[in-house]
Amino acid sequence: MLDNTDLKILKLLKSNCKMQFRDIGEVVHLTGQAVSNRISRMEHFGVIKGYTVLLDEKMLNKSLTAYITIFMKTTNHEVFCEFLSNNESVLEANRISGEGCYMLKIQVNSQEDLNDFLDSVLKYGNYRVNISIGKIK
Amino acid sequence: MLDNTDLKILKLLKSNCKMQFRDIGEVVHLTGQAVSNRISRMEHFGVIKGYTVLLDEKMLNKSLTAYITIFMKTTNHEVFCEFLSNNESVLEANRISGEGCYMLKIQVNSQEDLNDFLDSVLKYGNYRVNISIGKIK
DNA sequence: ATAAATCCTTTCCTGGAGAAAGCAAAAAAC
DNA sequence: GTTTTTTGCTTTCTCCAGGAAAGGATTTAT
Repeated sequence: MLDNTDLKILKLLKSNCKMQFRDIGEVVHLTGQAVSNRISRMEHFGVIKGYTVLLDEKMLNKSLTAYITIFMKTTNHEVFCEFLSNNESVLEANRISGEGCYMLKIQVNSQEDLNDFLDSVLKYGNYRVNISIGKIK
Repeated sequence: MLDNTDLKILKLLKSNCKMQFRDIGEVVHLTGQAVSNRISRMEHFGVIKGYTVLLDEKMLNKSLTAYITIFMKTTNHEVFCEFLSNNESVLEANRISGEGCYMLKIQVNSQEDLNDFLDSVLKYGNYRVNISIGKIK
């Protein structure tokens, strides 16, 4: 399904998806056309889900990153999942095994916004907060 | 520094950074040129850090996602941070307040790879593992 | 051995993006 | 209050990246 060349292409796209097909082709020893074909195929197949931009969140004042472990109080997971999906502060949300039910990654502007967020979480469950004090990666 | 139009543009780019400037312009009521200028400015300023691709990790057999909290045993954080930076399985790594010292997000192919990873972590510290059993977001 | 499918290259053409010039409005200087 | 400068937009023009189509090589099926 995906050969080594495809994986190389994906790696290049991950580092810069605006890279020109011809330049990608030079790396993987193909013409731009062949690269284009492979990429379309991967888009169509669903391996490539989309193209996005990496932002410096600090400059956007989204300075507060936190990981939040949720311990559900209610059994109404559907409503909670909907809440997560619709909430702009939630960057990631995974159901987890181990301690807790969900692990969230959120990003907000201020301590106050964090408080507000946690308040709104409270009706679904309890939480453990780990605030990021430095991004390594 | 960034006005409302810039933020709208960023939002559009986040949903699809290959969107054509003219189409973006239609949304924010500008010509493609003006949009292009604004984007160049934001790239130059550093708000836009890069362009990347969203992949379906499941199709790449990177099926196992986990959040790992690290409790350092040693005080040699530098070496550990270097380890994190160089390790391909580590998607995110943040120093945290609260319980633990670091929060990692990793992605591997198998339970075995997870074991290997945890083994290599052990020389730096102890860990708590939360394996993702479902991605909500 | 022939037919079909796959994946590549080559060629051609369209249209997006960048550069340059010109314009208008706001900000700064006097 | 008028002039000058700056800023950010539009318009115009040009070039090249990307998509489409056609043709060829290699592999798979019959």
